[in-house]
Amino acid sequence: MTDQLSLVFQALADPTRRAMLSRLRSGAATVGELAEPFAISRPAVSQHLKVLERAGLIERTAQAQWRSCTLRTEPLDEASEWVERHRGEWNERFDLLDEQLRRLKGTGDDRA
Amino acid sequence: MTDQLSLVFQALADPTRRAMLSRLRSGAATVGELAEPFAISRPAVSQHLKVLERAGLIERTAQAQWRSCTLRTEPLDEASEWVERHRGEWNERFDLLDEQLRRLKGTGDDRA
DNA sequence: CGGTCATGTAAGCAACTCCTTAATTAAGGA
DNA sequence: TCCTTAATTAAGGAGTTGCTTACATGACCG
Repeated sequence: MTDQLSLVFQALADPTRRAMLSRLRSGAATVGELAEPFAISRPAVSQHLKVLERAGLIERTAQAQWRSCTLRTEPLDEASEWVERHRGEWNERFDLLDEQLRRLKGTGDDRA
Repeated sequence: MTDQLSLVFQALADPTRRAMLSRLRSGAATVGELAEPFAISRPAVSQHLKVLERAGLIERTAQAQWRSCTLRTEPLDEASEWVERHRGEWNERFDLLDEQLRRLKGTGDDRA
């Protein structure tokens, strides 16, 4: 599970972490602010943040004794691409076109 | 981690399982067919399929001694919704509108 | 300097993941 | 009936996750 996409999906697989990301959509927050809604210890929060950071979904900047966390949405692009490519009729058609384009270009990439 | 969305993201967090779902896009397959590209034992494959089934991403139907697996994309809709809501400028604006609509309706749901 | 606030690290634990090999179930064919 | 094929269940092991409490670090403040 070293690839980035797996790290992102795994980070999203926990409701606490998803709630933290949702909170961060309304702006940067300190660890304490992120911890506040949850009945878990601070170290547990630190560990969740480590998972999010490893997935590239947050960035932490230290200022004095406060660590500010900000959302990074770029990793979600790859996740979105995967999900969209695998659902629904519309995307199947889109993907067939995509495959044909790739075949024209001669790349054998099958994008699992 | 009992909620459906977490089960889906967790199912997607493994490259082998994602590859299996990709394979299923081109039609139903037996367990043996799904196992073929991977250097893992059959029981390991069965266990991956159990995870996918628990997340609602595949359906298994027995015919004779062959179990046919088919893709179910519905669970990906919820996953897609979450990811899209959390990425990019476009979606932020869309979501602000969404929030205002909800506020008008008087529901307090914050959709973590 | 000493205290306190915000956070991180260390260590430990129960539960889960992902894999294995061995045994089991169940269908079909000689 | 016996053998093969397809798949699952059972049992176990190494590694990971998600939490805990206890301790450490590091900045500001009297």
